[in-house]
Amino acid sequence: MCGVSLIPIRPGVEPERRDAARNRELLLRVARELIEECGADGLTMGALAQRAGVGKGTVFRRFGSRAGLMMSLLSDAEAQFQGRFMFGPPPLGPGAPPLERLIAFGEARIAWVLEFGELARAADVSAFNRFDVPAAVLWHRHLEMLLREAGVTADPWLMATSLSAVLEPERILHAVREHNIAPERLAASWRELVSRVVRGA
Amino acid sequence: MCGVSLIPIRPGVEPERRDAARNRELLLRVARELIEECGADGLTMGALAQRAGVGKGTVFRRFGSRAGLMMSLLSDAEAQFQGRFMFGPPPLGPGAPPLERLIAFGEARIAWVLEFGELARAADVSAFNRFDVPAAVLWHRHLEMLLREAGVTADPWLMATSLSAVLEPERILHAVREHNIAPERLAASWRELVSRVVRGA
DNA sequence: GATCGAAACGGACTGCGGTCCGTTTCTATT
DNA sequence: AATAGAAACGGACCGCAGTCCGTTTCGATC
Repeated sequence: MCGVSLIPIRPGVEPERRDAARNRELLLRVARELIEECGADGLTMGALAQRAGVGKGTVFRRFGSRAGLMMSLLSDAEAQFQGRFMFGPPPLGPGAPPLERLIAFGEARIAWVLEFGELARAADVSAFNRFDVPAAVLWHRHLEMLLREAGVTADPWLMATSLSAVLEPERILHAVREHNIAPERLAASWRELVSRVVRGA
Repeated sequence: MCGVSLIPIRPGVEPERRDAARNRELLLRVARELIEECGADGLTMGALAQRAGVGKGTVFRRFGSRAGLMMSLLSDAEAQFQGRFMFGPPPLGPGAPPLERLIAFGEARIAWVLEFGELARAADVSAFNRFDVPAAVLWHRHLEMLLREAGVTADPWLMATSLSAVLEPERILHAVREHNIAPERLAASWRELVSRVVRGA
């Protein structure tokens, strides 16, 4: 009567019809299978729909686009990464000096890209707004905050943008795969870079 | 008889049949018109073929792909830019101290992106090998050389990679268009960044 | 359990980049 | 001028991402 549901709904979480929820799980499961078999680049939305036994429209209604599907597949890995640098143990998490946290962030991100980068690339493709997805905004803010804490006063926002650019999956994967750059070498270069940026402050 | 042509052919320049050359010019002209009208993103290969009165196959044989077409359209602007930083007057060209040349390079590139960036983005899209196109390789080498000259001994190759990442059209355009960052602010941040990288050496 | 509006469904359809291959056009040679 | 073979041509064709809309399913209400 008063219009308040007995079961409180968490704000921002729209209830999903049961069949919709079932299909979401099904599609994510099948998508993972398909990627296992053909790689992220080999996954097509049509094949996913067919293999899952649903229509293509269903796939697109759930995830909006191919990139959206890839993001959904990544969300676990992403949430975990976010948890580590926001709440985890130092030096990645809070508690260590900012320069050390910056270094740890880059190192962790490089390792993350090597593990999930193919998916991340597939999620990025195109999209002029790929820098405005929540995860990217979060990393950017994190870097900006650390730079400020480290005493970098010269436009920390843009400096964080530049550092983000350095950690893009596309470039990292290219360096590793096409130029045989060892991950440790990437990490060393990142350490060098942020050290100089911060020390110059 | 001896198999040597009377008219010497410059090495690396394959002779092009007259009709092919005519079509190349025609297509480039029509492509520029179309971009004028619809923007680079609005240009489709089919529309280009139709408007030029040739088959789609012809367009693709000439340019290989949409990205290839965009690169051809850019080649003038690119060649001019290359000429400036390789042979032009200092501080962009040779003759100035390396740090000043690095700064000038970034500033010039930012200005270039603001002018030709939309085209450059269209030429970049997709392509895992976009970092290996001749122009990108050249910029990378140039940056690496300047870093070495400036006394940066810590992995100049990767450092040049990082600096290249900072100057990518996609990010620069995004900052300017979506976040209203003034070009001078971008330039100032670049100056700050390379100064710190070099001074830390 | 019957009803009804909202939401999800499915798959034909569109538009695009890119390929293929039979046909036409060029040019070097005689 | 005739010829031959190489190169360019054209447009039907393919696979894919993404859309549209008539049909089906869900679940809240009575």
